Amino acid sequence: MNRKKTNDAKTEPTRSELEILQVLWQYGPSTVRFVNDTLNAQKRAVQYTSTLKLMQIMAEKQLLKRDETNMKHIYMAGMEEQKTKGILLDRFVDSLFNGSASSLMMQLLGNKKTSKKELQEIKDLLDKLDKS
Amino acid sequence: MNRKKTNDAKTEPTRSELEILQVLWQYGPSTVRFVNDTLNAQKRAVQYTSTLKLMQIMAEKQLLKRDETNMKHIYMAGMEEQKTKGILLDRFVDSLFNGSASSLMMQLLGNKKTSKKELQEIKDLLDKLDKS
DNA sequence: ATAAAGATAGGAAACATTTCGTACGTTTAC
DNA sequence: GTAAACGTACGAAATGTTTCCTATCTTTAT
Repeated sequence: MNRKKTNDAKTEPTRSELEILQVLWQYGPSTVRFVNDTLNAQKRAVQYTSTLKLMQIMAEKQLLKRDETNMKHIYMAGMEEQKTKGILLDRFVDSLFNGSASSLMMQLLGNKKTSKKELQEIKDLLDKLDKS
Repeated sequence: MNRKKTNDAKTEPTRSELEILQVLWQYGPSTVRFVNDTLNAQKRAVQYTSTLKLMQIMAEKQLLKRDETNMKHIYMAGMEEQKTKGILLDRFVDSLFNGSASSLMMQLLGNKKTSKKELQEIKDLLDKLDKS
């Protein structure tokens, strides 16, 4: 059968890949130049060709799509932001909280970083959900 | 100044390291044998020496502590479960939800995997928090 | 006492991820 | 038209993670 690696979409962006996805989610379809500049401004020093290479790899993995009609290729996220985040969140909850969302909440609420304002937002959210 | 890598605690367990931590959190201080058996039963096939090696590395990184007074070393988590999870959760929220806990909640609630029972638990939790 | 089973330690290989140098094509400004 | 700036492609090195082989020591059972 000779099972070997395919080019199928991988559901698991690495840490660096996630940085790139975030830029694309935030600003929409972009050139490598723009993504690289943004990373350098917002995150950390990285060479243009490094970002390029990563984005090429991500395109292969279908983590990104790209429009090659122009010389400056335009890249965009290959999957919906919500869907990707959902998958990552599931995985996170599974691996750290044994699949229990309420355990995660416990942890979140026991956390100083969660402000009263955030708490209120969460409650409002739950109320809204009740009514639907 | 010659800055080089130190043996200081790393705050970032890898995926495999997390599996081991989970076993230790669940069952308390354990031998490599026990951890390995548990991994094989609960997760996936892995050789004893692989688990051993990883746990040795984790001990170096202070992700684990160990009691060497007996020949069968006893390993335990180097940091509190809550603290470690808190750090990982923070990082996760920062990297995926721009630091917003309520955004994470939104995502969580829009997720089919979160059952009504879980939702109720979360509400109860919030109520309890209100009263304190 | 000896063999078998079970422990640790360490090195190296196998993978995965990240970074960047180099080659070379296209566009832009003069 | 030519040089400089800017773009892509690709290979390979650097780094990080995971796996397991082998050597060696200790304990256990006979």
